[in-house]
Amino acid sequence: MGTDIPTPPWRKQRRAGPVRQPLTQEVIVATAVRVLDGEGLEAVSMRRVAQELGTGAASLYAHVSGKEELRELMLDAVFAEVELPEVDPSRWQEQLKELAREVRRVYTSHRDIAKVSLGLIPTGPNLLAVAEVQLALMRAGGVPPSIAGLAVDTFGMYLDADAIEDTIYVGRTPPGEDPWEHFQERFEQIRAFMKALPVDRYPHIVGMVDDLTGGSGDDRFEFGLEILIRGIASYVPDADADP
Amino acid sequence: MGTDIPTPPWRKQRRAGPVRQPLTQEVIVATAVRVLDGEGLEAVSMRRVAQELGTGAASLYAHVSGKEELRELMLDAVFAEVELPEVDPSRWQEQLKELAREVRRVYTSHRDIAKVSLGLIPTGPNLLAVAEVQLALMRAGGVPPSIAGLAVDTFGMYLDADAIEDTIYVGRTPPGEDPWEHFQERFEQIRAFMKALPVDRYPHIVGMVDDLTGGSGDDRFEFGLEILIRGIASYVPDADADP
DNA sequence: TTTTATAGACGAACGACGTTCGTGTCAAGT
DNA sequence: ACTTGACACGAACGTCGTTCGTCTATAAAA
Repeated sequence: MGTDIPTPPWRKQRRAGPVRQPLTQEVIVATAVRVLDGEGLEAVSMRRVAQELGTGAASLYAHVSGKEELRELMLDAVFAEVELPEVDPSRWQEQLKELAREVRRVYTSHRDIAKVSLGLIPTGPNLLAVAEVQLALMRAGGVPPSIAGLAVDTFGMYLDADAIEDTIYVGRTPPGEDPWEHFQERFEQIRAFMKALPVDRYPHIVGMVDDLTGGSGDDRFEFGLEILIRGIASYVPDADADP
Repeated sequence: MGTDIPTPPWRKQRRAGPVRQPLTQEVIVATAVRVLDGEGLEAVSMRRVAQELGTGAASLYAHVSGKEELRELMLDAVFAEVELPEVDPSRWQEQLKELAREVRRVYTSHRDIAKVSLGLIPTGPNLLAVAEVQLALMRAGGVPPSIAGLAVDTFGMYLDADAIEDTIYVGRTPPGEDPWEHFQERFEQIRAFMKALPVDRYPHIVGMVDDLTGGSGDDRFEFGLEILIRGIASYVPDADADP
């Protein structure tokens, strides 16, 4: 072996701390989701994720092509939490509804992740799995293929849009404030604003403020869901749409 | 009058060019919409708009509170182009559809402006005007107030989501390339990708690639629109939903 | 008319962003 | 023992939204 001299002091220490867990795509995505849950989608920047990992932003680019890809990977990772049902043809409509509620549950438990989904053709394995079950359910219920093909699209659009709508003011709550309180405050402002509108120009809006602001998020979701399923079911040949 | 001496040369010229049109909120919003139409929503930055106006970004803040407000103002300005129908109670369903198509026309003629709308409670005069007509039509058709209140929300969500979905790849076309060509190319990639999927895991998707990618944007829109209107109409008491 | 007040325009600067480049370092292959 | 290649990472570039202090041109007051 060579002479065992001490490392020259001008050759600076290789590392301050111990070597972190080796960077992989999985830990990057998992960390990004953690930041998402804690601070919202806007806060998920390359730098922020890297910081959480104790490294620099540039290090991420070896495992992820960029921010866009990271966001898609986050979406797919989140969709892994969606519990998929065993297809029971006799309950296809109810199962479709349950699946929708399940997706909504996962969406709303991850802040504004739904923003990533809208305007994105699903390619991740978990996203595809959900689409697969949707198609299976509709085909089992006798929905024609062409209709089912359109319906998955519409279905996804609805889920995305609803989840985004749900997170409007939650996402904009200033840090440190109670999101629910902030939401209620804003909501009351909107009500007051609408009531103060000129009655001659907006008679229906002014007269229906309570109806417009009445329903909770769940009511709105169930309303649209009901309409959607009924509409899809109405395309099943030789069967009554509504019981 | 004072002595007509020439301006001292050390007092530098007040202005290089002639005085621009005085900055107002209107011209700022109009300019922003122009940038939107030409380069997409992403390109609409404070600096970019200011540059177009021949000034600096800071100058805009005297007329607009920030980027968020500018985007809302842009949305409302665009909605001014929506032509509103005279309410004819006997044709309320058809008129609701026509209104939806009209909104879609305006949306798609302004790139990805729809992204601004989703997750935003409408407060601008033109946005409210559209909501007002929607409510008027539904009430004229006998839709109960509580249902109509929910439906405007769902209706808006649908229009927003559809418009966004429409502009996925158009918005991401690299500058200088033909958007349509780029779209077709991407579309073919997706088809090939889906066909190459493992059949045992995604049997329906693989078997229905043509159905999933078959419908045009217009088909998808009309499909969802039909379902939506039918669903709303089904809540009209003492009347058959479908003729 | 002269002075003062004020609204608005604007350059510079701050901090944060996504991404690229060049360099450094370690471990496996030869 | 030497080479090679993958990857970590600091620094830098150009962009973003927004704020600050200053300056000017006009309107109001004297």
